[in-house]
Amino acid sequence: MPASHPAPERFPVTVDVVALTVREGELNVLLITRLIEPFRGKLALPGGFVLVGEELLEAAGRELAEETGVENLPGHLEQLGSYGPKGRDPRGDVLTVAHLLLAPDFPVLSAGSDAEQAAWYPVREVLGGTLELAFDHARILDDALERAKSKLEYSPLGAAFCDEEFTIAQLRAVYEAVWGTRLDPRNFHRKATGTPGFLEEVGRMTTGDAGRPAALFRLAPEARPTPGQPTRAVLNPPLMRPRD
Amino acid sequence: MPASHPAPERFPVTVDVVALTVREGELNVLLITRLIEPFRGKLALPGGFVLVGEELLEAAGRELAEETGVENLPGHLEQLGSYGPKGRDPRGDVLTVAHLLLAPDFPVLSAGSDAEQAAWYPVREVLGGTLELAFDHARILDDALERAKSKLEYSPLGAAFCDEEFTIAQLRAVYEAVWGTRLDPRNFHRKATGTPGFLEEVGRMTTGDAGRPAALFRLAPEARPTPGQPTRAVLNPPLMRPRD
DNA sequence: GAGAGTTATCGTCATATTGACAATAAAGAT
DNA sequence: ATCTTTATTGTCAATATGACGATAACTCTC
Repeated sequence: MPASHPAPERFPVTVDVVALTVREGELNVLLITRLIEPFRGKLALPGGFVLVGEELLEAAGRELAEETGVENLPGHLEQLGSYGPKGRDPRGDVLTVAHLLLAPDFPVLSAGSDAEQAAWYPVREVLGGTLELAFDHARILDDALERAKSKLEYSPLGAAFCDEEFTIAQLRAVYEAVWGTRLDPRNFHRKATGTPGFLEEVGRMTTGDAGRPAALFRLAPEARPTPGQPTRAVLNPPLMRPRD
Repeated sequence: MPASHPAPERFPVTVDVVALTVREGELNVLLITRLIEPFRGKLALPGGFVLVGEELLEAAGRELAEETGVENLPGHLEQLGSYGPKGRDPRGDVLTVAHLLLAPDFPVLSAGSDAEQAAWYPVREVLGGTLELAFDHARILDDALERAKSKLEYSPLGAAFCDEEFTIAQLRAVYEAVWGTRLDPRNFHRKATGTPGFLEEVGRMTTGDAGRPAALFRLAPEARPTPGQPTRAVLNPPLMRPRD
């Protein structure tokens, strides 16, 4: 801090959220359509200004709830990183703290026609250039995808994409979608069920689907994210590793 | 963003830096002694306000340079995470973006008597409670240590603690200091030299030390951090893993 | 300058983990 | 019943890891 105590600059601070889910085997991201300039009509990450008295995570959760109309958001929310403040918004310097939500597929309530409509979009279409994002949100999305990939490798957070109870095949579908690879079902099963402190067998089976019924699992207690605790992200050894 | 366009709140934004190095086999952190309230006389992480027109990394580098008197900082600087804005500074809400510097041991130039003097302190003494940190800097340090540990596991950044050219034993000392474990010199040598794309043999040897001369290595080109590129942090498989 | 002390480096071996893939189990569909 | 589909258990070779023995190549001491 300079000794002469200049009045510190103040910046508008926003939170943005990269909400990821897996739908029909494909990784999707939650985007809103902007109704105002700049980037009117373009797609953008949900987010908004941090209010006085709020923590960053709180603000991210609030914005997401507001823009999706969903009260109790499922999944795992964590901070991703901060961007700016220079040159990311034509209106002036804005610092944004990006967040990452890994969640099971939840329905987005349609907002009134004057609200910015949030919806799931396949990540593939954004990366492929079919969809364009406002501001520096494409870069933030890139970083989020990178983070998500490594989270699966070293933490039990792949399960954050699943419902409370899930089958090994559903969990495998998450890994395949996030990593964009195929995984051998037999080796995946061995590793997932063989990793101490990861999964817990519920005791019941799926019914009604095609093929042999599958056993249901949930996250083991010691692997569940404890709010307040820094997400002990590192499983040793890595849970699984993307092939190629 | 709310539809009614309320004037967005603005926050003072600071950058803090957790600068780590290894001195005499022990992990050290760079701290300054505060000359003004609050926490006058207490130790704190170097840092200061982000100026208009600055990027976060720039600001962190500038503050560090100012407070150490060192122009061209060695090592690797990256963003760690953001904290606040609520309740971390008695004077009011301040958002801080913490950074992490992994650097070889460099001498801190002594500043004038009116400046906040920066110096290296053993991390052990901070964790042990001998030294107390201002604000929420103890928590930030904790997060930084966690990050540093996992960086060594999955990236070539252990070499950021070393000079341009180094021996395997020097590199091993880094791992041992950061992880707080002993590593088998023979197995470490095998893994470090056997990991493709990590090290490059310089061709020369050390001289003058006790014992057999050691071969000098440098980071392989493909492992060197490329500014602009998101630090591809993940080596597959993990470079090495802490024991216990 | 011979031996002692030190550090670097290479090698060996038992064990654990991984990747590839065969075989069997248990359902629904025809 | 038989076929199709998905789940789960095994097997086996290749690879990586942890624990150590054995040398190599210096400096230091006397």
